[in-house]
Amino acid sequence: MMSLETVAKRARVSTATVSRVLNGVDVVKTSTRARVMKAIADLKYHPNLHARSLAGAVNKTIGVIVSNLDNPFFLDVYRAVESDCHAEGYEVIVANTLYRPEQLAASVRMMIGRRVAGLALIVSEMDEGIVQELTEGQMPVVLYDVGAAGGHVTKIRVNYRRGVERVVDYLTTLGHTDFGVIGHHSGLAPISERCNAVLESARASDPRATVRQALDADGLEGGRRAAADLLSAGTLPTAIICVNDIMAVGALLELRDRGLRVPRDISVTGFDDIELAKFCYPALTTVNIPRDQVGHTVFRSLAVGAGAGDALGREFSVNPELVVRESTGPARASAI
Amino acid sequence: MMSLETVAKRARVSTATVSRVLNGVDVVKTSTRARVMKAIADLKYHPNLHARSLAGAVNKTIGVIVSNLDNPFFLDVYRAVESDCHAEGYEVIVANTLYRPEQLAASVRMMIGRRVAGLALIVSEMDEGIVQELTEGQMPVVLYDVGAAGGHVTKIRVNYRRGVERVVDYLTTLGHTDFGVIGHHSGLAPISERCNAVLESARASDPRATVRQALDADGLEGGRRAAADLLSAGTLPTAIICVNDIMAVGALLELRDRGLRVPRDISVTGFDDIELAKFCYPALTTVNIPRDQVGHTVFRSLAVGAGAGDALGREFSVNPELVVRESTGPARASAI
DNA sequence: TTGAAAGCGATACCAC
DNA sequence: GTGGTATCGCTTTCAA
Repeated sequence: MMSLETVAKRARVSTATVSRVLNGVDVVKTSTRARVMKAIADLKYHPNLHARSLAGAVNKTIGVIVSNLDNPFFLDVYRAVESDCHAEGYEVIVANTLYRPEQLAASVRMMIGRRVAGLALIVSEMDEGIVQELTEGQMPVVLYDVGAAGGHVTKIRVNYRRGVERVVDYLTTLGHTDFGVIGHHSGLAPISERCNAVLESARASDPRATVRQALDADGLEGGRRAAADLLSAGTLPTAIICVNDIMAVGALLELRDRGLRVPRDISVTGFDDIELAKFCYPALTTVNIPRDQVGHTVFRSLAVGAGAGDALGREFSVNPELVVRESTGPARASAI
Repeated sequence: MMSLETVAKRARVSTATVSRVLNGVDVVKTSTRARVMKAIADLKYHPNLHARSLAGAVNKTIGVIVSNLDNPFFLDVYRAVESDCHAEGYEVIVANTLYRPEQLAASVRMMIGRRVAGLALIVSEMDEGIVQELTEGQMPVVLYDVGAAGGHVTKIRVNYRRGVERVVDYLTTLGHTDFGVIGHHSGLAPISERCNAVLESARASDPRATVRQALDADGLEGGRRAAADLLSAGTLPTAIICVNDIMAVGALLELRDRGLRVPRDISVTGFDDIELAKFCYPALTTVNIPRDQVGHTVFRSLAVGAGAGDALGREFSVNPELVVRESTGPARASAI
């Protein structure tokens, strides 16, 4: 492989000068610079970034770890970060854990090993040990829905409970009292928080409210199976509240297959407001978490150089909002 | 920051020994190894990966550049690669270009700078100059639908034409002769190949066949607008062939909004067979490109160490297959 | 304006 | 088995 020295020789200058040209240090005489640039072009030389960061250049890459790029929620957050970063000359390196704690650990190790300028953990399978290690460390970190802010760690917390309350209140207004909840296992804090919130909100507005739960794998098929579960029980809920949109769409499919009409026979809600929610049939009533806001906060916390970095160490609260579409309607006596 | 030396001191050994422990070179006495491991744990030491690859350790990371992670096609390919890689201890670093040639160039530079073990370009905005530079270089490369195989470059080519022929043949069988094609601009070779193939196939089966084209941005909204375009013309096509599923779903939405029923009033087909195609309404008749096959080929070409690498330098042809679902039916006289 | 040389943090070869 | 050390490719003083 080629190195600075190869270029230096060809341009008849020292490696120091080539480095200066490469980094835009503008003390270099124009003619020299030209010679160097020509050499670089002729050789198709590409600086070794490993050597560069080893030598102590400011690291302009930030790491983002998400649970699952398939899930548009994570993808959208990632894209917001990426877009901000690229605008300021930062690189992003992303890892997805597929909800597996060991993969989370491996990804964190990799990010630390790569000495990223900052690391954002937007995952649901959060591990206490990792959070602690990160907190005790030095690296700027953004934690999503876990840990505590302060020093070099920013915390972004989403007020799920409020989001769920909005859904339940809205459904209650429509006369619903028999709810089904579709969630997924994996002892993810945010998810079970959503489930519990349904129970409590429902009971708060009507003590006789009924809440049944079905858990399955995350994803379309999981939603489908969970809906099937709910339907196989004796009486039907009048509204099904899903912990995320993907599962909700799965539920929608299952209901359609069984000849139930949404929202006439039964109402369905999602959570997250992914793009699909707008376009599925019927369009999904759901809760929006402003993902670009999350992404921007990540950037502002981690890109300490880029006039940003003011957000580091603070805590941000994100408030979900109800988005009413076509999958919800007035309650009617349970079918069947 | 901490280094090998810090660990070495604490464990009262040389850096060489620490390195041995780290890399599982098993000549180290058990007791020594234990001491070193304890020091590593105590210090929460993480090796600097930049230093490591600079020092010449085998690089176990491969780069994947895709056009758009939003597009499930690219995402699926990426995931297949990622899964294979992780299984063999490789890392993947992904970049997406958002179809922007300059971003492609930047991403390639970054990958080369990072000295990845191999690089896969699965993009539609392919740039001749980049392909050439890569071909002239040394790095193992996989090119998708462009360039030529040989030496250190693997080529994966998709037989789009055949895919399109299958669609057109099928529709012709159903009696369709008036086609609308929805595509997107960006002078992407594979895309225009699909458009042209429609024209030719259609004319081949019936010289009087009619083909109208509408181009818009890639994505749901683009598909929607393109469909609107097609509808605003005088006579309606009896079948709309879309260059990808996302645009097809957009078209479906527009048609529904306009009160047209699919497939009764008009048939619609997609291309790619993303998951959404299965679950949208009506489920989309489309063409499947075996994405995991693409991903596996990438891995087998690039992970030269892992018993793989046998695929490097070869050319692979991928044959799309027709997947008939509910969005297509017999032709009927144009509505309106 | 330019060059020489000291690191940065690992690996790996060569001795002991 | 273990330690010393040249080396990887670059950035960055310090002098010239």
